[in-house]
Amino acid sequence: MSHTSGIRQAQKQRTRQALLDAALELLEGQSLSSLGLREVTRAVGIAPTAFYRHFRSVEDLGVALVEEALGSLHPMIRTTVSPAGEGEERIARAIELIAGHVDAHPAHVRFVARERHGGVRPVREAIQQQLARFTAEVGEALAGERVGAGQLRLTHVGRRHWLDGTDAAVNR
Amino acid sequence: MSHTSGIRQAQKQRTRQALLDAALELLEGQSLSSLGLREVTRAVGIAPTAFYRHFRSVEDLGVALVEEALGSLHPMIRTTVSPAGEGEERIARAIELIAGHVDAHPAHVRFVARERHGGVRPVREAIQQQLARFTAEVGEALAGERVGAGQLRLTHVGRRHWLDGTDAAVNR
DNA sequence: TGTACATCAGTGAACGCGCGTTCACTGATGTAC
DNA sequence: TGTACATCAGTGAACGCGCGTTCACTGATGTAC
Repeated sequence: MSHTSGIRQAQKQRTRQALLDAALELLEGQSLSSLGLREVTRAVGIAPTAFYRHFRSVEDLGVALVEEALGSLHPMIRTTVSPAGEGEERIARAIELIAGHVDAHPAHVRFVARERHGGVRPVREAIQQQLARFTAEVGEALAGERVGAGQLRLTHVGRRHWLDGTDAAVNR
Repeated sequence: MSHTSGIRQAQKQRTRQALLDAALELLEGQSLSSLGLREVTRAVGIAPTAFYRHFRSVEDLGVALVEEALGSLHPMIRTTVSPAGEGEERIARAIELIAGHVDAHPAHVRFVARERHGGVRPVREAIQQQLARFTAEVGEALAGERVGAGQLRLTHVGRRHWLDGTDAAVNR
């Protein structure tokens, strides 16, 4: 492990980020299954072969984009939904948090919404996994306390899911 | 122009429809820009070259799919929204009509929603054109009569658009 | 600090492959008499 | 109804091209002494 400069590491990190950024932009107008490796490297300005220094494949890059799109939400969700407060208000806070995320990162959200039912299995699975984590985390955070009058119940509230059009169920 | 049998025409029509159906199914998991001509003909069971007897390109097939997805709505809209009746109720009828269409043809709707902002220009433009026609038709149908207390006004009602997430404005 | 060796992000040639597209063809269907 | 010719949906070989991927390489950065 390096302890000092890391110029090389920093440059590598920058190139990797450039690949992710270029891919995300190219994905505004197409699905991951039609995104070419050469297309991405061309946009970044490196040789096609250099791609493999950062990702094993375009699918792998897709999985990294899923992490980039949804990964940061986990700690935010936990700190937002955990603190005490009236139940309804905590849910409102969580929804506001997600709405803010959607507004701040529209391209990422569009990518996830598209690829959630897209043709690339590893990416689909990565998204499923992230969403399952959210479900588990919110459930744990809310289940961590007893509500005065009774116990928590999983209730259908008729809200539309923020990623597609399917109905969602939330703890209330 | 043939007047009797038309066996040949009927068979051609069936093959064309098979291409459209196969394409639509393949498009459930990918965007049009990644759909291959050979992929479609393989699914139908004909030689790749036969594709050109029906469409000039995959883009052309995409435009045909747009027509298939939205074309039938025009006469339905006109007959639904035109008859007299209380304003609110006519709008409710129109919304119900569209909801029924969405339920009846989910794959077509998903295709249109996806390709509306997809990477294939002619398809994007075909969709835009269809939607513009809807706007014009509904506008004409409603403007065709004077409402008692005043005149029609284009008002924002905060509804979410049925195809994506953008706000829509309707006449009420 | 200087020197000698190790690491490794990025390169460029080369490959095999499936793609879209063309072309001359075949044989069932359609038409004229 | 036959017969002779026209049409045309579907075929299969062939093409040029860009793709993903491999490989040995280069030279800047990192490390040991």
